[in-house]
Amino acid sequence: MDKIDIKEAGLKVTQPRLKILHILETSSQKHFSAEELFHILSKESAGIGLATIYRVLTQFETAGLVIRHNFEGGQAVFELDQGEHHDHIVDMKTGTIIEFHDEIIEKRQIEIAREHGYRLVDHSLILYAEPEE
Amino acid sequence: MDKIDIKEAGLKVTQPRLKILHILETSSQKHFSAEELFHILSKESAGIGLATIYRVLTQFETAGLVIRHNFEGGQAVFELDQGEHHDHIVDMKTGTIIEFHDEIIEKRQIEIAREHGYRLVDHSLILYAEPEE
DNA sequence: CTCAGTGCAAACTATTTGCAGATTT
DNA sequence: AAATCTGCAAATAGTTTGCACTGAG
Repeated sequence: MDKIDIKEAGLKVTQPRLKILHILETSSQKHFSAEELFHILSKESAGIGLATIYRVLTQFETAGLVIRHNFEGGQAVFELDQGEHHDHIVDMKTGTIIEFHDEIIEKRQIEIAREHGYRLVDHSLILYAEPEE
Repeated sequence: MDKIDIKEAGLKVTQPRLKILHILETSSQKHFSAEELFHILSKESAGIGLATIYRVLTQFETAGLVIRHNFEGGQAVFELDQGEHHDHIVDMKTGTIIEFHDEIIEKRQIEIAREHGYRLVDHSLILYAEPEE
């Protein structure tokens, strides 16, 4: 439940936080920029400012509720952290984002880091692709 | 030779372009932000403005001379495009950038895109890692 | 001599921050 | 009531652009 997540993050359960989390949880779309959330909430006349959205998303990110991605195109994109890690395919025609998870690549990354004397902490893999024919 | 590359890109051979390309070609460091180049050139009293550096790098990118990366940390980073594609490990302690190329991952990416009905056009893979113990 | 290129300052985009008033606990 | 939170406007960081002047061909 939304409220519990927010409380566990050590944050007060406020309208802006509930509404933002609700959108992230219930939309068919899973990836949102701060501005997209702002527009959605503006339509609802929620009276929530863009600065608040950025603040809340950053707090959610710190709390591990949300993941921030830096795809091409300037704006950061946020999605709910639902535990299972995945990477992304960006459809260059439509902008659609597809998630995938591949064990072969995951394992290989760890090995590569190790081969260079490192311990893999995090990674970012984005495939930019076009629909076939 | 620098001049030839610049001409082939359909650009005039100017001091700023020569100097920027020269740094990219001859430095041991391979990845530079626009600001880093600006500081290097400022020390040489080259009188080259930051705006010019951005313009030149963007032109070089369009011409395929240079690749732009968006690592974490706001600033874009540029490196000479020397043909052989590679990905990067970012040392989170020092900021050092290590290049690697892995056929297993390269092939797998193409397969994954295809499995989802796409043709892979480009990708971005960055490993964030810490030195072992 | 012509047109592309440049420096500078101003504009822009994405994001962050200061502060006074509004909300949560 | 105390502390956190929010909206708004102003500040910032990175990058781009307009314009009059400079320099390459």
